[in-house]
Amino acid sequence: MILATWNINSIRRREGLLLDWLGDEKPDLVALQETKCLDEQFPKAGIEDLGYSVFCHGQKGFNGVALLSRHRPDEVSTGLAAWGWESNEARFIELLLAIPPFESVRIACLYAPNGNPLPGPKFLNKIAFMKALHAYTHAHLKAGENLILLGDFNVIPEDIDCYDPEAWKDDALRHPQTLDSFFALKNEGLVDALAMSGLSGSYTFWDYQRGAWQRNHGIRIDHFLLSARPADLLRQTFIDRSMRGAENPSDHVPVRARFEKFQA
DNA sequence: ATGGTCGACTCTCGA
Repeated sequence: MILATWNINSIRRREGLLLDWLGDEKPDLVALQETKCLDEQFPKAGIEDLGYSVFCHGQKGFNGVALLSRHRPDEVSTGLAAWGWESNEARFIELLLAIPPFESVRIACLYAPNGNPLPGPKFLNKIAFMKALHAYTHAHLKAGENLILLGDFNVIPEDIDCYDPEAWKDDALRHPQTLDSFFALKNEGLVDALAMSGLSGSYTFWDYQRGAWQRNHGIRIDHFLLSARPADLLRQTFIDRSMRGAENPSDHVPVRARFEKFQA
């Protein structure tokens, strides 16, 4: 089983790149963020032709998340309103899969608010989103579920996860309250799969500005958080840096994880 | 000393 997450920065602008990548890598499930379109504008046909079911939750122009799955889910739902984050922003979609050895595994795709500028309503929205994600995680883990959180958390977990910690120290992605919310979530019992695989300090995002890619001025903000049983089956993680060098790239690259004994 | 980029949409904001 191969799972992936990719902040694609407009699905319509990046459709060709996504289709080529899906054809090459054939992941079982992909979590996409910043699709930036209404559901009726989402280019589903080419993705479906490659064998995926497409579940999208978008809005006009901004945000937007989607899950692409080769396996038919039992349930799909959107938003975190039930967990205290009431918002019109399209930032959360999840599904349940029944794939051995799991009777059920819950896989969520999230796009956390950036939170800048700080302080202000955007930062409060970021913290409120993280609190709701924490409540959601707490409840599902307490119920004994298998849980995988995929997405753009807009959190730089450690100093090593950014090129210049000094430049980021007052940013919402490194603010102490942001870090508290991320580690409180993780300490519910989730494993940071990239960190566990020795990929702390490997970046997943490089800004379009200031030659950030050419200078390798990146940050690690796209994460895989796994509950205990999926973490036991994790075999390999990979940050596909080559995609940042593609023609018309997203500013984020895809992150993949391979699991063993986790087959439909 | 400092500018440099994209994407969606409108004449500007969000990242």
